[in-house]
Amino acid sequence: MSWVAVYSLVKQIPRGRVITYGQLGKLLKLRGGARAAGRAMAASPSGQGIPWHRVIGAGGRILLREPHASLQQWLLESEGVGVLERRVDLSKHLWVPPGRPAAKPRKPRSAIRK
DNA sequence: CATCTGACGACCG
DNA sequence: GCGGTCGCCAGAT
Repeated sequence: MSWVAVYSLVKQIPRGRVITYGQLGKLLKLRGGARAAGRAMAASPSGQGIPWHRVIGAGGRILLREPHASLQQWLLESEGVGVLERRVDLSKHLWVPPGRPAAKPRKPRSAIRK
């Protein structure tokens, strides 16, 4: 599986908006669903303008571990996305590709994961 | 070839 | 809100 499509879509996310792994998996019809999206991002090449910090977990949760989580949070806040308790408000910042049915956000269990 | 390991997420009690 | 299970699957060991 090639992750190019994933990176290409992520690059289209405008400033101040985010997308979830689940959405990426579904929109691109990746075989492993959200997990596949996660793998793609984990292998994402750096220094190529890919706004990886705009990809978060279901419910708007930041799933990365330190120190990356802090960096991601900082990057998001620096572009106007409020992050509270490792979580962003999807109803305000969720990005849906043009011409696609809006996804309905689910409630996350909690903000901070182990 | 057999296992393990995740930048996941939906469900269940 | 919390903890646990299960489906998924590409690489690494």
